[in-house]
Amino acid sequence: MAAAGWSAWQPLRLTQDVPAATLAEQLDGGQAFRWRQDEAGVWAGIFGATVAAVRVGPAGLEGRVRGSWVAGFAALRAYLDAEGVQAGLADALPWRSDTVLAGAMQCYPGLRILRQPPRDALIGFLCSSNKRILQIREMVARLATELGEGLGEGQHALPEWAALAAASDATLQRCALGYRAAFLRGTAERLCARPRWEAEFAALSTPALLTELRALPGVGPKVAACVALFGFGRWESFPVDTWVVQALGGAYGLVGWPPDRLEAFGRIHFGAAAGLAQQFLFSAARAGQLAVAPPAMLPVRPRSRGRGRR
DNA sequence: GTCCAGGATTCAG
DNA sequence: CTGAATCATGGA
Repeated sequence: MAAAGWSAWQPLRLTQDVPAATLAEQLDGGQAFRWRQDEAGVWAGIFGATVAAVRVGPAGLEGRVRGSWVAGFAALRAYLDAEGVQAGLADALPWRSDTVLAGAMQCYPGLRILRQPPRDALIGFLCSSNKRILQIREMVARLATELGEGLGEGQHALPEWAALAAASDATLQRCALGYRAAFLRGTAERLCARPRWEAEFAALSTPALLTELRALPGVGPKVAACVALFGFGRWESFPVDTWVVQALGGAYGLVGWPPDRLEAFGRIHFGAAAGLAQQFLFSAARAGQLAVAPPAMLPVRPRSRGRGRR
């Protein structure tokens, strides 16, 4: 065990800096589940095998990491999209013509999708079904403690698939997963038999990636979309959860639309960065800050379309 | 005690 | 094919 300490605080030098409230929403708003803020306002978290801390300094965001400084710092900057890949995507969203989206984007300016390791995202969202963010965080924390590789100082990575597949019922029960324990173990068994899964999945087109993810136990449309977005950087992926249903229903008048149709609406209306738009809407809705459109045009519940071919 | 949660799966009709 | 019941757990 390399019991390396913390590196010194360093400016993260984001091309576009992030207000404190946006940083909090980004780290602890339901994208990742492994960040906590201490009394001094410092965020501490783990992604992959990187133990990191982030704070808002006088001259912008600062970070420090534990262990290898060079690798850890580069990983942290990539995780936070320090190079600003998403800035152009955000600007290309249709906020100029969509006042609801524009309002949501003003709610958390500069909000970005975290670039999470695929396994982190998959484990997190396998735990997410029918659970609140606070409880997902607790499940994920226990999974790391019980089954994750030690990273020093009592910190743990999320478990490898092999560790998860081999875990006893009693161990999984201690993680308070409920019926999701079978999902995690089932997916772990599939993927530990497929060591190159990350590279193989990353090489797929987004529709093929979603199909492949949905073939895993416990992965339905919404979880697949989250893993594609947060774990594989597929910005066009548009997860439809209860909050997005509320947001699109209330602010866009799409009341009663089934999730798969809302997903199609999001993809078409928001375009190549639909997932980023989704995150703005999700966060604004959760904050109770989403503008509600006037009920001028009452929604028409769409009829299911016929088969693609006749 | 009741209700609900960043849903998925299974089962009826 | 669509819609409803069921799933395990904890917090409000």
